[in-house]
Amino acid sequence: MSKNSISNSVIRRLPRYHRFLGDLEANGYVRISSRELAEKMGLTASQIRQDFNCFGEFGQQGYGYNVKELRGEIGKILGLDVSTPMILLGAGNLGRALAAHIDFRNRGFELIGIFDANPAVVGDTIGELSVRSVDELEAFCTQHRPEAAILCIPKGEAEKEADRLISYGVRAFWNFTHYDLRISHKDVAVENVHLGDSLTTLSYALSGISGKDKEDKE
Amino acid sequence: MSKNSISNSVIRRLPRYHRFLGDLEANGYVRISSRELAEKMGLTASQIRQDFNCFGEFGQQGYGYNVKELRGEIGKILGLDVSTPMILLGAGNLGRALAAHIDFRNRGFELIGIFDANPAVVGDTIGELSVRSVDELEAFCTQHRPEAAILCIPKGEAEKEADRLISYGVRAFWNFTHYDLRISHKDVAVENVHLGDSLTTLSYALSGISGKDKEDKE
DNA sequence: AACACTTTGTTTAATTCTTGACAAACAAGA
DNA sequence: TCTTGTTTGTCAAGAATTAAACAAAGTGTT
Repeated sequence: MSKNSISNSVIRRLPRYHRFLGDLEANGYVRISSRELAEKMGLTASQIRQDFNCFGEFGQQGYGYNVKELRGEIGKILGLDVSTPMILLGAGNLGRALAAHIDFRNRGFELIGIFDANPAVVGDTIGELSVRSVDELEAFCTQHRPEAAILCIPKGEAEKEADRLISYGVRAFWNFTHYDLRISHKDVAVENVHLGDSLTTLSYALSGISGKDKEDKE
Repeated sequence: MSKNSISNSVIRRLPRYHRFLGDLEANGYVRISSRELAEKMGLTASQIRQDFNCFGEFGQQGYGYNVKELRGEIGKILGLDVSTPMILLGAGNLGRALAAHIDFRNRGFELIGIFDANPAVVGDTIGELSVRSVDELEAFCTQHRPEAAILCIPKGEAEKEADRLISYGVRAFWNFTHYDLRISHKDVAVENVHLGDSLTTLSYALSGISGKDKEDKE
């Protein structure tokens, strides 16, 4: 009941709130008002109050919100108070970048294994992990029980590998494949990331900039 | 007038339509109905018809939509019929991965230069480009006039470098910095990508999966 | 302690987005 | 050519989202 009542639009904003509050905390902020936060984030104060109200009353009239407490609360909603073991499939450019670049710990995950099908990269060290062969995947999953996986593999293998991982007990996919993963299982979470779509959005925004297009008379 | 009338929600869906139509075309589809496309994309047929109608009547009753024609039209809306010169700042893990992984041509851009502040990586070859020193940035921009830039640099430098690039004529930023770039210039487009937020969203989704949480009685 | 000021939580209103419904238009086969 | 079936474009109803408004509660200063 607690979670189901929070609308999707609110959920989509929560990671950003969490991030901003983290920055504020790092900068020594102890309290913040909805008005000031709205200013910083480019939202309305009304929306912020309404959002935070979805999961309890954390503010205090005349004072505002306690940054640390509020951040912790949002973190709990987002499930960041647990650490889910995660593996990476595909140690190509993108896989390596994610393994090195992402702060898994602060996002509720821990990267415990990296796998690749290419024998040439098996054995490479990335961060503190060395790349294993996909042949070891089943044995590894049986032993270490990862619950989440990052997919940085070719488009054509996404569905097959996802199904395999599900059979090994994986429940969440962070999918960077050029393919929209849609799992029939309703107990499996998927986050499809399409960097190409993001760049396309930038193209649209750029094309609308004044002076860019000839037919921008209207 | 043409563009301003398209709502934001529709725009956000356009890149995905474009991608799906590309896949369909590659698979030999010549025509498709809103009903069938809705099925494939997990949307309602009504929404698809309404979306496509925002920018003209491309369908035909009793027939559906011509895949190639529709895709081309959406591409035009998205500005994919031009090729905007783009540079990359930061040749670390993530920068390299993007340079290698993204199909710039089909997203309306062309990557023409890569820059890094670290002398150790200057001279490295990535794809067909070699990494240049940031010292050459101004001269390069004066000569080649890039209009867009990817930022894969440390958080603290994002704002400063963005301002510098704007003064060199850059009008669009694809920002992977852990920082929400907000440009006062209204003639500058920004697409902030926060992979960490995306992973956080997955954490939330996973935490809501049945059997995962103890307190999921309700 | 009293007063002026700030800020929340909540209600209500406005706006935006999505879905359902259906007539008009076309396709395809007899 | 006529008839049946399909599918669009569009309108209108229904949801969902966002913004505005305000009383109640607390702060901080004198």
